[in-house]
Amino acid sequence: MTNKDISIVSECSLFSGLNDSEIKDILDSNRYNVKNYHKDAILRFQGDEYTDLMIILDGEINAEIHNPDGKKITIETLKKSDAVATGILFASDNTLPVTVVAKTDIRVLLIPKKSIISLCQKNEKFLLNYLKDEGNKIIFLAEKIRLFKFNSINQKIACHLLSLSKKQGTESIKLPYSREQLANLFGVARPSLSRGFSEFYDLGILKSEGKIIHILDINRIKEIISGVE
Amino acid sequence: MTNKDISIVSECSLFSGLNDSEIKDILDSNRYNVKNYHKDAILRFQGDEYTDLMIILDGEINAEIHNPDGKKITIETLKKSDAVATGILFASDNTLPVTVVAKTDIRVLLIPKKSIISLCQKNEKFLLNYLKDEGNKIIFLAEKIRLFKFNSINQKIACHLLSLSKKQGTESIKLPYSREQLANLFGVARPSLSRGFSEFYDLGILKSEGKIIHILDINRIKEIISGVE
DNA sequence: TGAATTCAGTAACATATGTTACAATATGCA
DNA sequence: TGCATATTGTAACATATGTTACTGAATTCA
Repeated sequence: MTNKDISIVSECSLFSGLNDSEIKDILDSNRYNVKNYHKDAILRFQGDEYTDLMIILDGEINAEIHNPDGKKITIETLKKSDAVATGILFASDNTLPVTVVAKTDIRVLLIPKKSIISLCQKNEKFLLNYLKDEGNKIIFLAEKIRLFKFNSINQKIACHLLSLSKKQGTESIKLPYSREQLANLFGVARPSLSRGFSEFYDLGILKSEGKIIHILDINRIKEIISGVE
Repeated sequence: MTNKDISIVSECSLFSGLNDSEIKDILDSNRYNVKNYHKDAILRFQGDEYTDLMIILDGEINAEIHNPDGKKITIETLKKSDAVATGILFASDNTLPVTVVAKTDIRVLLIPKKSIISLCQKNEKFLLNYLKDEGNKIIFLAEKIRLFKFNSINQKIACHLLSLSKKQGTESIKLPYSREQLANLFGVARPSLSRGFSEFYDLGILKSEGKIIHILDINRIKEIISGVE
């Protein structure tokens, strides 16, 4: 494993607090594997057994829920240095509830469950990181449920843009994905999402310029999120 | 802590594989607390910090997501010997994503986070149990999302009755809660749920007898679940 | 037992979102 | 550059679910 890769792994939240040489030791003393996949490859199907922890060395993946008639919702996007499905590794039924798809060409590190267990036992920091990661995922999913059940499409748009605006530090937001991908992220139909955006344009709340969305009336955005008619 | 309570705790999945005397030692060597609440008491609000692991010694609680205008969905019901919100204890933001409500009079055991951490380090079985519990919760929530987004009300009914039927080992199912509670569990409006049941009665698929629901045509139930029109 | 309260079914109606299909752009590739 | 493809917006329509309000049945409790 190259130093470059070690430094990618060291950015993974599971290894936070560990320095590069500790990580090198850990990896050297355990079996691991590196694999490559092309864009759009399906790494794992929903229902597949999950036996090796996957850490992304390069590229991006989506965790998606598919239903038989071709609809899908994107649960989350993971990128370089993220660990995939930490929770499933230890569940009673270690079968993936999501399909894992390569959004770009990717390279992943695979570490067998056994090694992860011994790592948890030997290294207190790792253990706490692992528990934290699972806890975060639970909160993330609970929030997702709240968003899905209690927010209208327009509220989802408002909510999402506001958070992107904060993250990017500007009210002219660069959308990092297509409207179709956004629709999947919201779990709604694309034309329905488009309709929502159009309503905002008509009301003078948003202005579209390709992948750039300008927030013209951020107060109205905040009102919409909190349910003001 | 009485022997009775020890044996309740020993039924908790976190302690599986540990015998009563080990559990007694663990509890004796750590600080803990027992608290009582009346039916309908709110034990914790969504947004409250979660600092002590809660284990139910007696009674039942609901974990619910509330929205500002009084709607709610019940995420899960926990009963005697269940641990509450294991994941949140270790999340970066240890703030509850759900409101915890007493369904009946209850008695709970509270164990500080610190003790849980040291327990995870000292006892491998406990650690694996803990990781397993969090993993299970993640799968549970992912399934919940699938159910919410991809299943119609009638599919939810069919799906739920089929699983109750399997659990109870009969096609005459005793519904353990009111229709209103079921509607909250499904995250739908009560009259919409009623409409769904009525359609099944009209089609001769179900028959209602108070809290007992008879499945008259289990094949049709299975078809509906798998999306046959 | 009877009154009060909760629960469940129903109907008419409102509304949000999905569906389909098409046209207009934008994008990428030869 | 220009063609092919993917992306986006739009409109008309279908549909599932929510809302409200009412009734009758069941349950609780005094």
